[in-house]
Amino acid sequence: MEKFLFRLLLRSPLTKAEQEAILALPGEEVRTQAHRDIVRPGNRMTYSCLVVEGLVGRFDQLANGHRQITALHIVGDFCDLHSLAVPETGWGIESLTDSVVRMVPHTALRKLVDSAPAYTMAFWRDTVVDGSILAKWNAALGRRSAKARLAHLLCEMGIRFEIAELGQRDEFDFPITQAQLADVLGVTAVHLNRTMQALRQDGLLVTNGSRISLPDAKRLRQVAQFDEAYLLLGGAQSR
Amino acid sequence: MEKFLFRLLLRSPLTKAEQEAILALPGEEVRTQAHRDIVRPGNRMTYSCLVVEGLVGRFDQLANGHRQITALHIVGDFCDLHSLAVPETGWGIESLTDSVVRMVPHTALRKLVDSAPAYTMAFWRDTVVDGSILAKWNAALGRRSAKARLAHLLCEMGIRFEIAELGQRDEFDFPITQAQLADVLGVTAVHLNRTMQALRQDGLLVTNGSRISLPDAKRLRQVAQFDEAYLLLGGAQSR
DNA sequence: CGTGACCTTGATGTTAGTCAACGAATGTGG
DNA sequence: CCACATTCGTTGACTAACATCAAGGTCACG
Repeated sequence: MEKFLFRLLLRSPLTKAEQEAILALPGEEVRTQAHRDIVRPGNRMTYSCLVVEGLVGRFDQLANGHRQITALHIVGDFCDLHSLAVPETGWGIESLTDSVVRMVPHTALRKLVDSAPAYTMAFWRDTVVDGSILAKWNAALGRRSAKARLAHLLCEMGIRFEIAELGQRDEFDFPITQAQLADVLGVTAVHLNRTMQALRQDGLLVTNGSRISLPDAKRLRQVAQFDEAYLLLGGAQSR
Repeated sequence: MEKFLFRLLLRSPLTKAEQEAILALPGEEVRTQAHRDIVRPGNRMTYSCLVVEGLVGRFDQLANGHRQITALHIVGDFCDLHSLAVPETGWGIESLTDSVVRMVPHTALRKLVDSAPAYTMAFWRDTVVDGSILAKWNAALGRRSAKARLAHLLCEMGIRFEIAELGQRDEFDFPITQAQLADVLGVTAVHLNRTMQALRQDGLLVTNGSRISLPDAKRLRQVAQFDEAYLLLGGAQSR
C-alpha cells in the first residue's frame, strides 16, 4: 500500500490525513499460485485488487479461449481501481506468478471518495494513466512488428520497475513465461521465442532465468521507438 | 451538448441543477475541414473537445509518420475529457470528416468538479468506458484477423450510433475513408479494401457512399465475436 | 479538360501462425 | 534412487495473413 500511495503522490497532492486514510484502507490479502484467475470475466466487482506481491495481468478472453493480456500490474498497482466507477467487468484478472493480492472493498474506497474530492481526482488520474498505456499498446499492436513491440515492452517495464523501486531500467526481474509474454504482445509463443532470439542476437537482450538485462538501452529504444513520456504523465497536478 | 448529457445520464445520476450546469458549459465552436489535426500530439491541454458535428479520431503517431487511430468519436462525445485529470497528451486529435468541435475550457469544467462530487464521478465513469473500448480494441488488434476486426468495428459503431440516436444498428451513415478505417484497424488501406470486399461477398456488408447496411447482423456478430456489454457499462450507478 | 481524392487490382515479398516434435529442468510417488 | 509426468523453452517444415510496390479506374470539382 505504501508503494501505491507513493506513486499516487507523484501525480496528485494529498494532505497528510488523506495519505493516512489511504494507508489505513482495509482488505483481505489472498495468496494465489501462478496461472490462476483472480477475477473471472463478466463479474460485478465489489472490491478492487491491489498487487502486494508478484505479477498480475488483466486480460480479455475470446470465444476460442485465446487471451490477450491488456495490462500488466506490478507490486503497488491497483489492477482495477476503475471498477469503483464502473463495477461491471468485461475483463478478468489472472496471476502470472505466485502472487499476493489485497482485495479492498468498494465500500471503503467509496467512503474515502465521499469524504473529500481529492481522492476522486487522484483515483481518476491513476486510471487515466492506465488508459494512456492502453492507447500506446493499441498503437503498438496495430502498427509495429513483433520485435518492436517486444523491445517496447522491455523499455516500458524497465521504467515502471524503476519508478516502483523494484529494479533498474536496464536490469530487472521479470518473472513471466514466454507463453504469457506472447499473450501480452499479441503473437504466438513460437513466434515470440524467435523474436526474443533475434533481440538476443542483436545484443539488445540478455536473459538469465527471469532476470532481464538490456545491455544497449539506447539502441533498444530506437528499435522500440520508445518515448517514456506516457508513463510519467500528470506530474504535480493541482487538486 | 444535449447528446453528451443524455449519454452521461445513462450511467450517472445528476440533479436538475447539475444537468443545467453542464448544458451551460461555455466553449468556442470551431469548424474544420476533413483531415485536419485539431490537437497535435505532445501538447498540454487547457480545454476538452466536444464533437458537435462530424466524425473525429484520437490517434497515436509513430516516428515514421504512420498513424494508429485509437478512438473514434461521434457527435456528443468528449474526445478527451480525461485531459481534465491529466492535461499532457501523447496523442492527437484529427477530424476525419468536415467537423465542428466545441473547445470547453478546463477552468469551466474544473469549476463544476469543485462545486459537487457527482460531476467528478460522472466524468470519471465516462473516461472508464472510453478505456474499456480501448481494452477491447487491444484484444482485437492482438488476437483477431482483419476481417473479424472490421466486423467488430461495424457492430460497435452500429450500437454507438443507435445509442446516440444518429442511426440504427444495422443501417447508419459512417463517413470515413478506407485509408482512415485502415488506420483504425491497424492494416494497410490495400488490405482493408480487400477485407471489405470479402465481407461484401459474404453478404454481411452493403455500402452506398458513406451509408452502411448490415443485412445479416446475426452472422456479422458471429464473425466479429461481438458482445456489446462493454459499450453499455455502468448503467444506473449510484452517486 | 485537367487535377486530386479515393477506390480497386495484380504481382510479389515478408511476417507471423500452425502443427508437430524434442530437450532440459523440476517435481512426485513408488 | 529411479521411472514418470509436467512445464517451459526450442526447433523445423509448412501455410496463411498481411505488407509493399506499382498501376489503373472513377468521380467530383474548378
